[in-house]
Amino acid sequence: MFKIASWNVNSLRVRLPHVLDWLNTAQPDVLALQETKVTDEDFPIMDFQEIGYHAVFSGQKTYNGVATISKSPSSTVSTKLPGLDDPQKRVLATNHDDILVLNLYVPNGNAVGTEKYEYKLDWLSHLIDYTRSLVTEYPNCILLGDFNIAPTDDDVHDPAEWEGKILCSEKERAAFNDLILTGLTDCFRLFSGHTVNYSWWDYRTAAFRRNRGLRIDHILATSTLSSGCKKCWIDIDPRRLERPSDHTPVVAEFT
DNA sequence: ATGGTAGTTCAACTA
Repeated sequence: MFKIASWNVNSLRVRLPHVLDWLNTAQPDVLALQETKVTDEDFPIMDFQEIGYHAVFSGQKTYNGVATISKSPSSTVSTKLPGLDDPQKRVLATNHDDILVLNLYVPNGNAVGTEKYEYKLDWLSHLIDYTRSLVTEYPNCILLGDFNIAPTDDDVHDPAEWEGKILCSEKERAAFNDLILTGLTDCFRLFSGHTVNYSWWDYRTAAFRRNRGLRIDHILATSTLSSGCKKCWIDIDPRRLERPSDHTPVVAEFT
């Protein structure tokens, strides 16, 4: 059994106690973190080592930053998208036995039509090209992270309110679909009857209390892996804690 | 149509 999870923690410094508690309880083999907002020299390696986990990371000050925590030591394959010269730390590819794990913090995009939106679409285009080569080289691939895209209206609390807006626009959804078409499966949608359907609730407007959420954090796997996916769910518990991240973990188990 | 909260950093940016 291989258990993997993704969690945008919105500052690892602030959320470290939540993350350590969650690791101790959930005991995943791999946890992909996004928005660590910590430089590599300041990364709290020891806190993870003390509870039996290794860590690799690609971080920066103030914004972005990704880290992949794992029970077995892993090696970094890449920290960038080929062909994209980008100072923003949003990508971390690592090897875990025979599985290539690509931890992603996709740009938010701010609003449709803005410069940040164009950056997001360009970033996604480079991700799709990179994924096409990865799935060729590695039969067992898992892409996971904060994709900042709700793939369909089923992933949105109020589709009418969000229609055409950032995280839900046609071009973002088309890019997500193109990514899937490289040979990936959205593991969450292998199963029906989920009790928790969203992975992110805006801090503003009391969105969590009213369950006004979106499913924008995903675990995507190549067919050799997804055919052995036994469970995939969103763990709402960390979102209920004091001073939570605005995201909560998405988890998958494979045979 | 605007602003609401949170994190980093200390005025303003990102989300």
